[in-house]
Amino acid sequence: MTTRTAHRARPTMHDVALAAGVSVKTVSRVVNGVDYVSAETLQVVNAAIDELGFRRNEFARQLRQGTTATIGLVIEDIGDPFYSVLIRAVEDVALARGYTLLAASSAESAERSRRLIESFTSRGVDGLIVVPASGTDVGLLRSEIETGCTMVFVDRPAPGLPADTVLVDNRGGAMQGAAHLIAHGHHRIAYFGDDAALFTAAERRDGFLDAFAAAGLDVDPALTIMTNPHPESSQDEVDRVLDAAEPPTAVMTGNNRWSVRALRTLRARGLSADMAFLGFDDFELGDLLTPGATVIAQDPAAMGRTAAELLLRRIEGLDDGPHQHIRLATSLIERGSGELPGPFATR
Amino acid sequence: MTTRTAHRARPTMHDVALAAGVSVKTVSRVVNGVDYVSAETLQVVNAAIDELGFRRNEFARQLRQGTTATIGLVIEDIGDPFYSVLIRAVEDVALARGYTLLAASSAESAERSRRLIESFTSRGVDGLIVVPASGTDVGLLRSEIETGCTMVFVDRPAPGLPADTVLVDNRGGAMQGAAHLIAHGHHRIAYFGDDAALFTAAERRDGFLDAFAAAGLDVDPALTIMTNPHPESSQDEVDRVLDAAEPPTAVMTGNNRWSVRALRTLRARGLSADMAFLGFDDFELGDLLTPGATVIAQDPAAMGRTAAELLLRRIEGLDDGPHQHIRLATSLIERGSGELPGPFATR
DNA sequence: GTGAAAGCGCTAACAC
DNA sequence: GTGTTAGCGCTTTCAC
Repeated sequence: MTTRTAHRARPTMHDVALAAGVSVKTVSRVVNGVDYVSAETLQVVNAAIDELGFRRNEFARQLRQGTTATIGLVIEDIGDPFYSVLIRAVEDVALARGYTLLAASSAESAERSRRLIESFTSRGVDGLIVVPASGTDVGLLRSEIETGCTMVFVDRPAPGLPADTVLVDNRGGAMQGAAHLIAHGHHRIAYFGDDAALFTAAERRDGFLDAFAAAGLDVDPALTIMTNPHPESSQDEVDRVLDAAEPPTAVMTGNNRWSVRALRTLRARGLSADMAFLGFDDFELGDLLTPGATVIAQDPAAMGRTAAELLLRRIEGLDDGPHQHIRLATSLIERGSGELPGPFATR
Repeated sequence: MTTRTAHRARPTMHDVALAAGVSVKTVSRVVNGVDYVSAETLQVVNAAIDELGFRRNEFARQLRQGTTATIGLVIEDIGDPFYSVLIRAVEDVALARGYTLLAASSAESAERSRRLIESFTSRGVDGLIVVPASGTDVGLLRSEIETGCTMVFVDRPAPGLPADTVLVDNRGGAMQGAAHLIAHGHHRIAYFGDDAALFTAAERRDGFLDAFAAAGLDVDPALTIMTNPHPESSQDEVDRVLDAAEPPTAVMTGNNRWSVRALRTLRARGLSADMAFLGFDDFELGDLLTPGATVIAQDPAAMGRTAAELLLRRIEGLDDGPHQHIRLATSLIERGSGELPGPFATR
């Protein structure tokens, strides 16, 4: 049997006023804690509020006041640990400053991204933190900025738009990583990165190339794969790289999803202890693998915090200086896999 | 130098109507795609909309219509992979059905949880999916349910409240896990779980005890720790358990944060290949450890999907049957660590 | 210290 | 096909 509760309608200020025998305005004063209200009235009104379970209707307030104290965040995938940590950092900053955060995943779909941005702006967000997807409609972003929605772009830039950006030193970090492998004697390094159309993927690959150039070495393009790590379809390509006539002695990856995939493949081939490995972006338990996974670590929490603080300062008018383009540093964490001599070293 | 864009105010339907030379109502018709509008008028209005960058004000619409097509989700920590996957599943269901999702972390704070729930309900969410924190105000939840906010509780129940719940078979899963270790010859098993005040933590510990009872074995309470895995402060306790006069031959954990902590400790002690390990809740890369981590896996995506579908069916009146209390099954994944004979086995 | 009236931007109801 | 009026629940303005 169902035990359906009788639903009384959500009470309004009008209901509270009626119950307390005062005017709507007085209830408003009590709810907002402004102006003076006699102790007695306060008591009566508060009793009525508790009694009825009154909760102020935010729409009505925001409609009238025109302010929402809300910011939006559009990232690629909440389920990705990199982004989930970033979100949590944004959330903490927002909540501490009294803002509500609306967060959603674009799922790498330009269409879904557009829907989310429209949904957020039509909900009157004061500002938006966006990880622009490759197909994101720049015109839409520009239009929203022009109609007063402050924006901060994270992880990837939105060229030409008047907004702050918070990026990672992808190129420098990747160069440092590749140089580390080269310094350990690796001249043939497989590189598995995401689709080169992605800003971060391209930057990291460039950093990889920089290291070879700096060392005066040639890169074998046959050892590089630039594609989305999700589909298992590219396993053929991975196998082809590892089975090359002159195979790589090390593997470097451009993001943590590729890292997981590459490590699984090495493991399946029994190469974990031989093939050197270095991944861009840290991942939990990287330290517990055998050997530990050497990585170029980003700091997603710092990215989120930085972006949120920048955005709120803009929104609150505390900062009206030129737009900032911040590059956060990466750090090399040596855990063993990147320090291996490779399968063909003389041991 | 700053390049501040001139901000024109966000245009309203009134502005569009003026620009197009029609009435506000006609603009409304075009925006909502209802009723017939002449092709010519449609053209003119749409042109004005694009020209001005008009975006319908959701507050006003929702205020008038009384419906929001929004649901809220209050979990503990977006940064926790278990929850982030759950969120993503809820998000996908919500978006597919045309709902906007508001998601936020309670950060295990009853106060923050209360703020979030009030914030969501005062934004008129049609329903709420909640992972109730230990200190969550049941009175508040009841009051919100009574005023028409449909709720579904996930991961932990909210006893006595008229709502659906989606839980995991914590006790059965933990019992299966412990029985698995016992079957591999372990009679002294350390158990590291979260604070027993947490519903899931208590259920899993009970399942652990069940397995011992079923096997006719005694449990040494000195080998059990029930506390939040976060603070490094309890490392003393962990060490004491592992250094007991008669030490455990296996370690079982009650959640993935304890798993990580326990595995780090075993690794630091050089025990990874000797001490059997079994964790409740799977984690990424568990398969890549040496040996692979044997776990009792939950399916957070299924939990999120199930909860979201239940909630939307209620909201849309497709289901007005009795409240359901769903228990999702767990699955034992053998990867090696749970099948070790333990450090004192004769080899 | 408290109340009455107007209006935020939109849509429901009903004219025309 | 299109326009007019009223009102959602709240805050602002101004009167008492």
